[in-house]
Amino acid sequence: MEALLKSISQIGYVSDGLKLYLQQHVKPHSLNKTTLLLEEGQVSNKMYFVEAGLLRGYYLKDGKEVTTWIMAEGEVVISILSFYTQKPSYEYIEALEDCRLWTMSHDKVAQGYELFPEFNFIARKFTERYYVLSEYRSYYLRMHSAEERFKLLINDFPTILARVKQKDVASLLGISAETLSRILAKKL
Amino acid sequence: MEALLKSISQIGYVSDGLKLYLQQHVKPHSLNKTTLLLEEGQVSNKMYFVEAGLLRGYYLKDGKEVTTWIMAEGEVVISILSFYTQKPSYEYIEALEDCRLWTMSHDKVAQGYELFPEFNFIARKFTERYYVLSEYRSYYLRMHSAEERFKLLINDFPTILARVKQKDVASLLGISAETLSRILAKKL
DNA sequence: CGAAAAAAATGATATATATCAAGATTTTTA
DNA sequence: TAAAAATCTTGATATATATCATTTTTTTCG
Repeated sequence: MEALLKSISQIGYVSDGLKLYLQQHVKPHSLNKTTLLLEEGQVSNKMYFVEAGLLRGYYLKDGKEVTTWIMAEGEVVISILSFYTQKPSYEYIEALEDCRLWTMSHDKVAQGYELFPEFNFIARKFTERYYVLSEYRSYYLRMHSAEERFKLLINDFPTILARVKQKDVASLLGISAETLSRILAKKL
Repeated sequence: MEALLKSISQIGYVSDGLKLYLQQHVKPHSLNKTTLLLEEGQVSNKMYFVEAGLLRGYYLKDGKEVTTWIMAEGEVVISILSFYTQKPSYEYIEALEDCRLWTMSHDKVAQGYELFPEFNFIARKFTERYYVLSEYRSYYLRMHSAEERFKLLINDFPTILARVKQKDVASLLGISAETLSRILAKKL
């Protein structure tokens, strides 16, 4: 919980009231590798802070998994579309490693916004940060070749190949597993 | 200005102070078709509300324009990456029609957040809405064929082909102008 | 631990879409 | 309003990457 509070107070002022509110409503949540945190059709009604572990978001396209993000410790994880709209998700969220998470319900988050104006400041900053990240990813996916995208990913997350299956990395890059295998073969 | 204030107060509570602040710092800005509102290398330091007209955002890839969004009246326009990070943009923003805009500087927006806590509530909501929109676009771009993407676009924005050059629509869909021309030829 | 399952590598082939080219149409502008 | 520029159309061809198939390697789990 300390990691979360620290991460939050680096963004903006946290009143004692908000701190107490968070301590009351943020709950620990552990889950094992391969467990699904969210499935297609469910409404994502929880926000997660990753204290330890690794998660991925993916959709099914013609029965095949398409990974769209991978988040590690220190990050906040939600299903953007489902959490913000409170409509059923078409995204799955899966633990790629055993995870130690902190979670807060959508209701409690919303109530926090009403009770503590400064929580909106912090959430705005957070949302902007993730929005920027997401835009940057889209931009990169669109403007660069498979190989360049791979290089950027390795730069941003050097240990990804050690922690994530190659086929999921390929999917995240928007390419087939075979294509990534060939890119890697070339490097040697 | 009324359209903007109305749009804002539909999202959340606007105090008299905030209203006055907006009236003081939101300035009208007109620009003609083909004018650039932002160029690569510049820092995007203004937020725009579109009262009338149409704008597009694009990048240059190997000297060619890649359109990533098109926004019409009622929408808020910024260069996500440059505005939020206050770093030089690699995006261009161009008026596709004569436009009547309302604009507020990054500084005044930031000051507004400090002075009026409720402004954060509104901005958070706005950011979430655009983030969702952007995610949905990425999702659709990734999960569907060129033709399906075209159908969705026409559904969301039926008059787009009347208002936007076909090559820009093609670019927005992530396909070549020739491919869109062929999709259209099939429909008849 | 060892069998079964999953993932990765690698070669052959297929395919959606890009690129190139050249003429027809529309828009711009002097 | 006519000439020039830009856009759109249509056909031929090229290409990056997907898909399919097979073998090798790694991981899982009873």
